Amino acid sequence: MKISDAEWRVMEELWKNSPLTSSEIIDRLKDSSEWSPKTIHTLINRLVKKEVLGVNKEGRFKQFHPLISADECRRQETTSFLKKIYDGSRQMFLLNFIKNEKLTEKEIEELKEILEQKKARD
Amino acid sequence: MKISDAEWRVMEELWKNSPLTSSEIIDRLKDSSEWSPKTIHTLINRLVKKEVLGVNKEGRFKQFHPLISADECRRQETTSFLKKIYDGSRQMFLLNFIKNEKLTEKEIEELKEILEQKKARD
DNA sequence: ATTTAAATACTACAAATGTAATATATAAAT
DNA sequence: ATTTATATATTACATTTGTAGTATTTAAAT
Repeated sequence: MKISDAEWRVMEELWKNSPLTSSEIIDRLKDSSEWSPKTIHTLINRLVKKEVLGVNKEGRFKQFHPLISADECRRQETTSFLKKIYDGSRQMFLLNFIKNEKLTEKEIEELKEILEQKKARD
Repeated sequence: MKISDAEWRVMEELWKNSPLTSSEIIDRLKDSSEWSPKTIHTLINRLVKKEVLGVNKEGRFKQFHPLISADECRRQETTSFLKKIYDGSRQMFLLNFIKNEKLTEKEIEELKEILEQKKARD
């Protein structure tokens, strides 16, 4: 199920820290967003309907928690992004990405290091 | 301006080959899509309205051509993707991506090569 | 017990998107 | 010149998304 841009912001708070009540979520989004609490409620409800958030009635309050891990979601988004933009070609994407990115020497070394490890492992 | 998923498919044909008339576009999308010609017309018109496609009346037919390069669009999409999914962190994204992708030894070597060149150049 | 404040539920509405149908203009064929 | 086929224009309609408002329930305070 697709998570919209606005909904993603809500998920991020819950991936950072969960479970949370709606008030807590609203609180954490106060600085980084301009949304009215009502808007955030709507987003939360949609996420519940989409079954990416679970609910627990803890006392009189509802608490929400992710039903999908951030990693899993990122993987899915990355896949559909690649399919749309690079026709699924990871290779082409990587070439383009790296070509366009400004990377420091240190970052480059780190990446090479990771690639090395990867080669060793698989 | 945002290019939707469906619209992107149309753009791809025109990036591959342009200018094209609507019939030509429809033709090229016949195999890879289930869209009615009407649907494709709608997409083309929306892209013109969004000013990412230009029109030329060549005789009695309209011909369409991209007003933005594929590269430029990919860059923009990549940026907003990264902002949404990885909070704009290219580094985090690359690490994750490389970790998750299955890469052949050859691909790994190629990537290292590219990183090398990059280091040399900048 | 009543008021009040917060939580939850329900409803709203415009823009974007996916997916087309209908109507009109115009060129090609007869 | 009239018919026909194709191109173009206009309109349609459900779903998703962004962005809330209103109504109701319920717990806390008095």
